[in-house]
Amino acid sequence: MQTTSEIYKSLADETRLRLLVLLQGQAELCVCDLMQALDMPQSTVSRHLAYLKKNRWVQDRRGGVWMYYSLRQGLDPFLQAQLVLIISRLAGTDTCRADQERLASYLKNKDASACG
Amino acid sequence: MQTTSEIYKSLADETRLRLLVLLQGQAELCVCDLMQALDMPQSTVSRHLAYLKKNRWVQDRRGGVWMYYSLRQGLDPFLQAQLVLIISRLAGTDTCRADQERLASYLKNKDASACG
DNA sequence: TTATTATATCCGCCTGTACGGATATTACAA
DNA sequence: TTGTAATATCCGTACAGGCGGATATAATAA
Repeated sequence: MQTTSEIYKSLADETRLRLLVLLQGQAELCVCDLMQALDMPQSTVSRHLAYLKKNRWVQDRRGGVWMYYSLRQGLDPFLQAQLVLIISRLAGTDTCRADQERLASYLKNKDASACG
Repeated sequence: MQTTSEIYKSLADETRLRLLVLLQGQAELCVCDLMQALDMPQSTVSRHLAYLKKNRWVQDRRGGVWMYYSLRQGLDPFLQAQLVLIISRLAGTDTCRADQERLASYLKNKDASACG
């Protein structure tokens, strides 16, 4: 059981907020997708995903070599309410728009090379 | 203009959450009231109040020697939404209940000695 | 097996911030 | 003025957690 301040700590980092916004728009994404979208090193992205998982924001699923992350099914109501607020506040932001664009262009190439 | 992660940082501390819950129930409280309610040293309480003020959660008003703190008028909609979630999640908590009781008993004595 | 790819974790470094006693500031009363 | 009470700020200490390169682990292909 997480305390309220722990939940808020899990949101008190811009990178994690960007990850949540990215995951909200897609069914599943693997770490390499998210690295490209955020333009950040693998260890940084992986660490933040582990943090989000520990705080019950996301779930993961192994698919071969890839780890697919997605928003957790049956999100705690408090977390769900936070997510709504985050999306409505950040989704239109320059930063998040840029994230989405990098993601989209990466996914396009990935599909083209039959790698997903 | 505060970033979203800055707002979440301002909530990522149990003491500050307790302060918000206390202030929500009362029109105005001074630092010594809040010290008693939280049972914490003056410097700690004052520092957290300054943090909350910097992040636009509270306003203060000098009344003689006392500084009266209250929730800010015209709270930013995002902060207002957070406050609603915080109250509904914490107001019934053992910790917050105890805070309220310490506050109530302190205010009673204070009134009795005609000090407020 | 061995090599390769994707990911997780380790590590040292560094910044932010919590703590609370001590001190400075402010307002008022004598 | 001087003293006192309320509050803000300073200060040294401690710790959480961010960073990202390096390394370990896991799965697959050769």
